[in-house]
Amino acid sequence: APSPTGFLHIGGARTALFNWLHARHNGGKFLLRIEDTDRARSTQAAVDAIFDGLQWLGLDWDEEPVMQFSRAARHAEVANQLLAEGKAYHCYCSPEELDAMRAEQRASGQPMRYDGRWRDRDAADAPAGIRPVVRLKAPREGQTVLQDRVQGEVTVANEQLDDMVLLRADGTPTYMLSVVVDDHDMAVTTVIRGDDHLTNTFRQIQLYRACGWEVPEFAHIPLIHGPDGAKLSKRHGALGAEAYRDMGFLPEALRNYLLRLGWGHGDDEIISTEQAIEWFTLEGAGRSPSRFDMAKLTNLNGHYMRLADDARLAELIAPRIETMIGHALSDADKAILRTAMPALKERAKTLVELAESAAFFFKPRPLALDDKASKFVDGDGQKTLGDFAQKLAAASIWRQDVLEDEARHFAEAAGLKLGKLAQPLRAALTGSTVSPPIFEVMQILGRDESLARIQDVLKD
RNA sequence: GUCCCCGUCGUCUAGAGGCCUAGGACACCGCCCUUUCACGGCGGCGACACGGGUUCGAAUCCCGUCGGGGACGCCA
Repeated sequence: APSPTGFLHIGGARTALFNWLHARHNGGKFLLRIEDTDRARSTQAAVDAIFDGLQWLGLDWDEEPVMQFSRAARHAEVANQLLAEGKAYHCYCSPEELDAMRAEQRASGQPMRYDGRWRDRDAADAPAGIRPVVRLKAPREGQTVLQDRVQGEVTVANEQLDDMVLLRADGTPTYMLSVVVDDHDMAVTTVIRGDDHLTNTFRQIQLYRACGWEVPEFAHIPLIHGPDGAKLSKRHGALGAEAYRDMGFLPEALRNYLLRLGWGHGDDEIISTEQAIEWFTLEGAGRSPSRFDMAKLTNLNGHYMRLADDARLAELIAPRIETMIGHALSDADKAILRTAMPALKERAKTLVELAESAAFFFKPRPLALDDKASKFVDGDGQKTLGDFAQKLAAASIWRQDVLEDEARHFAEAAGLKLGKLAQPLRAALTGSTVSPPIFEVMQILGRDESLARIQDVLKD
């Protein structure tokens, strides 16, 4: 039940994942509801971002998503019923009056709560021309107990809970009313949500009781914090799911990472989604907040990239390469990309790195060499390269194993370690000192292109 | 301020009274493999917040302290 006041942030994504896993594990349904009762802040763009994010993560929902505001009339109906039964009442306090009350409470060290000043007043006292809100007449004595699936038994004294607003002065329902009515009407059995809702839950339980409805099971999972232990900010990871996609993460990697953040199954780290569905229970969830660690996500992503299908990876990075080189890749280019992928993907941890490491295949000659690479084609390297180029030109078969043999014999005859030849070659052919095995690169590049790239660095 | 929750290596966690001289993973540091970089292998560094209890025995149970977080809206 995300609210469309922003993108699907990482905490919301994890909450969705846990709900999804719980539903799939138990053969239940994963219901999606968009909590758009805050008309001023809800946007269609945010709704779309939520759908996109969930889809990208592979979290498919059952049944049509419910747009909460569309059910406002039903919510009001429940509030009016409560009013008729004397379980709710009109409160005529102005926002200013409430502000003053809270300021006073804060100043005198009192708990900040609505004091119930309209709870038992006669309707005849109602000031003219003021539209009242509707408040729940919550029990003032005793306590409310929650059996939380993650937090265990949590008890709060009812005197700690004030009479919450159900209907605003304009007649629209508040979140507190809407969630309870919708969860009941949608026959929700389990609510898994962030820990920040824990105190809301006690008020919601009071509302369930007032309505005479069965209370669903609740599981409040701890929040995700930034690396510094403080609340997740934009600087850290409070980004939308699409931001992680843009940073080059694979959905399966993010899923695995998010699952392990605050949930464990023994020492298992790499957990496939199928495995996760089989293993997931709420008992595995921790109770303390966890910090977002980009390094671990990145490591996991590297793992999943190595496992990923070559054609899929090629598809994913093609657009990135195209923006890098400024033109579209031809079908032949894409074939090269797929062929090189097994060697490429082992060396990158994100799609961004993967695209960067693959771009040299498609860059126009003469290749720009980076600083380190330039040093390898100077002096001795230049000479070695020139001599080897002659042998290469005469090579009868252009295949990586043959080329490697050629190179080894050449180096041996010249009394050089293979690296003395391989690094200048790498520099000339890739423009970098880091690349996939160089003879494989030569085979993929082909004879003409390889020789031409070598000539390019010999000219000066 | 009031209420609630939490507290094992830097991080994510395993641990449900003896299996713990606390295990795994990421990160970091060495070494090996090696045409570079990765991958992989081997090794290292590194934690039960603190103080009291309970018990033959506590990371595990209880209390307190400290620390962190959350909530206290006519936001969700």
